[in-house]
Amino acid sequence: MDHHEHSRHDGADTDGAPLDEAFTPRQEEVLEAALGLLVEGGERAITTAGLARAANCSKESLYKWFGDRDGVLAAMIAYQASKVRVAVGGPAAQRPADTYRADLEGFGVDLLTVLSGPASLALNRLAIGQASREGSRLGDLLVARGRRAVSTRAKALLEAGKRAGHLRFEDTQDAFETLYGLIVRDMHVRLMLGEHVPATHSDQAMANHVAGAVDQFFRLYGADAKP
Amino acid sequence: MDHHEHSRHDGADTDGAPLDEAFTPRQEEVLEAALGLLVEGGERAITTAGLARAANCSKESLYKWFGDRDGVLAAMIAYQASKVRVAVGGPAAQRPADTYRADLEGFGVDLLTVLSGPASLALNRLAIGQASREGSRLGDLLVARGRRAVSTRAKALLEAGKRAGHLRFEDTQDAFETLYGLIVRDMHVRLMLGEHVPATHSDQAMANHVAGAVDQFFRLYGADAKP
DNA sequence: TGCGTACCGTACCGTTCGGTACGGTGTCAA
DNA sequence: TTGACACCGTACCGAACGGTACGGTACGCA
Repeated sequence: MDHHEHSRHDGADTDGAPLDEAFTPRQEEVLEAALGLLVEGGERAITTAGLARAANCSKESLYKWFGDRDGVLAAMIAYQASKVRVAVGGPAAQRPADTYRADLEGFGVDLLTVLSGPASLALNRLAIGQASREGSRLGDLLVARGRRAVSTRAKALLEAGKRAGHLRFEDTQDAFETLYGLIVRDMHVRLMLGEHVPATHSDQAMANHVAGAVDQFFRLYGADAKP
Repeated sequence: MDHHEHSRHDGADTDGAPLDEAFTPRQEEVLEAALGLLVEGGERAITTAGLARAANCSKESLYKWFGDRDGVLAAMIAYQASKVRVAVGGPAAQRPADTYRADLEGFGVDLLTVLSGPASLALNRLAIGQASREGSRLGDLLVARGRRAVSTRAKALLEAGKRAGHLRFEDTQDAFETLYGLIVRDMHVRLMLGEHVPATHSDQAMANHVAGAVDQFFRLYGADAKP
């Protein structure tokens, strides 16, 4: 069925991904077109005929490659997640306090940038819209593929800061979720609802907000914080 | 099916709601049935024929009352929001520190309870799924109807705490959003994606989490916090 | 008694969409 | 040249859905 012979495996994928069905270049083109349709018109814009027309392929090929329409949606999420295979943190070397703070702020800006991106918003809207349907694992797929990446990167960053003496905490997961809450607040939901969120519009506003959030985070988890 | 008594215009609605189309008891029954369909099967379960069958009404009446299918969806959000017309905070009397802290925790528990409720999740999923369609104001409707209530209640609570000397902050909106982030984190999104979130399952777990979040909030905005 | 109103249940129509089938084209290998 | 293969474009089908129309029924009112 899936002959992944000429899939040039970019990036070191050594952490044993669960179901890594590599897509052929042609399939990636089709999925890219599907992403475009989704971003522009939402889930209802992803019709088999419309996608075939937009991608210059036949409906027969769609069903051969992805099984059915739900397979196309799942493949879109898997494909998009494979694109965001970010470098999972640096070597976590010892860094002075101010540069480590900049690292945290960089993570926060990256996080907000990803979350407010049109593709991410469209995929999240898709998965949430499908979450009610029983037997739909798009939500799990999205959280497994997308969130895991940012989570591992952030937790590595936090533990590096702990080892370097910049931070003090017991539960890494708890510290990460607090940082997430301080940075994102309810912006993600409001963005998905279509609202304008000023703090995500300009890089300047985003940097200002993240700086404040990281400041609060240090007051809660800094090495010189109260127990 | 529970037809709670037709309480038209309960609560003092003095803040000039934009479009407050009161529904007749029969219409509320239909909207209640629509809510049930939505919670169980998502947006696709709301078909005109299916709703008419579930509510024992005719399609003709649906179109007479709500205009078209989108009108039904909008009416569902307006109706649900009208049900959650919570008492907008107490008299904000001077309260000692420990009881004020309990007030904040009560707000947090209420917030998490509402957000994790099946009806709220279904409505939010609906609004988010429709947010991509141009000219759909369901998201605005939801945020205007639902979020405004919790926001005003929380901000009144925060300013009361400030006047009582328990809190110190400049920007009320900013303080509220920080509190929201500390309490909710990314649970709302994860719940909407269909994930299991332990902190929302038992009242005990919820209370524990909220207590920790309020603790963090006091360390950031308490009267004895650093500048 | 008759009439208007509001409503229910059903039948109907046009459209859209998921999914399948078929003919035609380019390519590679023997 | 011949065949196998992968693919495109189009046509087609059945089902589901939004929306409309019509007949029938209960109730209030003059």
